[in-house]
Amino acid sequence: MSITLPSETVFHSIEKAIKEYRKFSQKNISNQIEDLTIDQGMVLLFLDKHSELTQKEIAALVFKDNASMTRMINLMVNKKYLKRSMNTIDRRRFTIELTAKGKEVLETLPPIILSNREKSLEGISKEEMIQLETILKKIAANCEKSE
Amino acid sequence: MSITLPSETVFHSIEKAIKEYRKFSQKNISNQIEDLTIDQGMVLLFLDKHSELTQKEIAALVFKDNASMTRMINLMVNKKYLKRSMNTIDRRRFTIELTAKGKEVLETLPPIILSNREKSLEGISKEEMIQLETILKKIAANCEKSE
DNA sequence: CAAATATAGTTGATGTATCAAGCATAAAGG
DNA sequence: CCTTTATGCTTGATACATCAACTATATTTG
Repeated sequence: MSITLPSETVFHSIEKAIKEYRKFSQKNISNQIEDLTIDQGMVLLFLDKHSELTQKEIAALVFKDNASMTRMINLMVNKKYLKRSMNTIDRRRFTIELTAKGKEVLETLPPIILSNREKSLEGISKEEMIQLETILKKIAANCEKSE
Repeated sequence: MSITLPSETVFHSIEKAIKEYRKFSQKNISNQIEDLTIDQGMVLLFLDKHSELTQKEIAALVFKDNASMTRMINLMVNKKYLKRSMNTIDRRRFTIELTAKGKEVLETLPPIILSNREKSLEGISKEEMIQLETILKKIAANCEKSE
């Protein structure tokens, strides 16, 4: 049976785009911030805007599972970016807060991320962006619906 | 500094699309083939068409590093999908061949993959596909050039 | 040709991801 | 109420990824 090789499909291009973006982005973050991964940076951004998020919700936002998120947050607590405390209303949950160090990173990080996004999307029109979003969402929806 | 949350960006959509596709694809493969990952399947497809590929070249095609590829091929040799033998012309290299079992998988796998691609791209026009490819390649190129 | 450099691949250390099982708490249903 | 079920999170086992250091062979170059 003849089949187009994976490297010739759009899935290859999708994977390539996101991997290159991640590499590029990580490099620019590491240039200015010691010891912070993209994913950790994203967690900081989310918690800054939505302090009430559960670990599970954060996990979903950065495409990880609960176990990974537990370990990731432990790490970030050890590195003094986050503080974890018991939630008094629902004692199964934790309240996760940014520390001073975490807040400090949020001074430096956003400009870097904005610049990463800008540079990586250079030469792509508003209309193309909409098309891109639309098509990608169709693909995700197609894959999800058959579950 | 105010910044659009990562979950609202196109990068989130890219990541979501490829992750859903992978999950969907793996599920359909696992339904019919015991103990084969998408990546292993792709390696089989590549080797079938290009038997002369080096481990390094295969690694690049599936976005892995050399060390991962060494281990992945070891695994596939242990599972009897592949056979590794010394390359007589360049003795640093290996010649990697499909075994009978590997070839057998190639009877079953391509139709599954074709169906996965078709279903996940349902409702997306030829023109949209071209747009998608074009934009994704721009993003990858933008990220790569700053290296 | 010998020394320097490049290439293909492996290995060990370490980090991260994933799954299944488990614990504690909360919510729902008889 | 009290049992059952659901939820939030953690842990251990295991797999996989990544980096740097290494071996072996090939190629280049003075």
